[in-house]
Amino acid sequence: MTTVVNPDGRLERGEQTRRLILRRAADIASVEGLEGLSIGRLSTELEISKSGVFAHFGSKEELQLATVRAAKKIFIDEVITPALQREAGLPRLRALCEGWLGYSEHRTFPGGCFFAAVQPEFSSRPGRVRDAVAEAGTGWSDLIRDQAGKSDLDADPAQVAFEVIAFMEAANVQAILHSDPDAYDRARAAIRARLTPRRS
Amino acid sequence: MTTVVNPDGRLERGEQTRRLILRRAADIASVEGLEGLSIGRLSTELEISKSGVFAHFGSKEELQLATVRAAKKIFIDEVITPALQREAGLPRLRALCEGWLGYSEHRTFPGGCFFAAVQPEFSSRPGRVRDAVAEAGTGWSDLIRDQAGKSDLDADPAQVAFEVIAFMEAANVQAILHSDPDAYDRARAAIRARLTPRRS
DNA sequence: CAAGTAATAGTACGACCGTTCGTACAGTTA
DNA sequence: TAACTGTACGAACGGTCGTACTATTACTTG
Repeated sequence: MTTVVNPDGRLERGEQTRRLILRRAADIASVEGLEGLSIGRLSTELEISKSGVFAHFGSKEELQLATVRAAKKIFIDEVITPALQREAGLPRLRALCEGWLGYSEHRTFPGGCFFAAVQPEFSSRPGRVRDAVAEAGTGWSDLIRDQAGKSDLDADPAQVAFEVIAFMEAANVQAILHSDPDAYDRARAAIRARLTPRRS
Repeated sequence: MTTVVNPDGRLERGEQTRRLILRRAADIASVEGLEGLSIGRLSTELEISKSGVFAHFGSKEELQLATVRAAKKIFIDEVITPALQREAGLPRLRALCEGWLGYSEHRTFPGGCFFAAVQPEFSSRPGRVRDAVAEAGTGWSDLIRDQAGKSDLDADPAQVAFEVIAFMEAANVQAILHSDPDAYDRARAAIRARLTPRRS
């Protein structure tokens, strides 16, 4: 069984290339989708033999699942963890939204948000990959909803979550498809208005 | 040169199967994407030879472009044309939104909105197909914006268009990916609030 | 240094991809 | 009847896909 780290704390060789593969896989999938992601292309770009890449995962589906997990980890590190520094409620909610917009805007993944690219692709396609993608979306949505619930907003938290997530995803696709960075400004304006506390 | 219709007004044989192919192609693409759409699958499902299907278009890219045009036509017939019956401004704008939600909700295309499925797929992928998809999106967005401009709303029409489109697309993906029809209710509530005229 | 194991490379496979070609047949026009 | 056009067919091409094996290298450990 692989133990990921050596006694001295260094990453094992296999784990290192595995991460290399998954980082690239997430980048490719954000552009071409998880189906468009191919083992052959991955091996060519990384200059690793096709069988070498394949051996790490054993099947395409496992590669896709591992890619989703890797992307989720990157998303958490870049968007969620920093926002957790802020106090719960409105400040954290605003930080989550701004973090997300930054994450999309400066292209952590070359195709914009990994999940925005992959959710529509698998929305009508049963299977484990779809379930993993959907679950990631639920987690994000729940986090937003919970913070909305701790804010002083005169609206159903689930409704608030639906709306701000809608703004963010719309900005992502608009900015990329139409090369229109102004979409982020529109999203920011919409979110600011939506996250203004009730006038007391 | 093909003339599409016979002297007596009937469709030519080729045009008839061409339409059959494109209708099915749009259905498939709404689920699998325009890249996932394959000539082989199309020919199997329609029980037409692969070369027979291919001959109608000459290339995969042309098939994709024709599919986008066909989907656009269906979209116009189902969403836009009915709304044009209503007077310009807020009534037409509301009718467009409600028409769109119905079109997504009762699955005119099995994968939900054709364009919502296909826009993310091509957003980071240059080429003629991407341009056609983007142009369709622009047309829809412009239509919404123009009607918002003719309404008595205290906001930039482009901003209103951004927001209501965001709600609709979010409802579409949420409803399908999470099998959650309540998403349409959230979108309706959000749109209703957004399209309430300024209190004078 | 030797043994053993983990990681990568090499090779081959069957399936499907988009595409090309030659052909068959129906319907129209001359 | 003869020529031509539109339409669809079947077979085959080179290429890529995911996957299955075996061989070879690199590293760890005794």
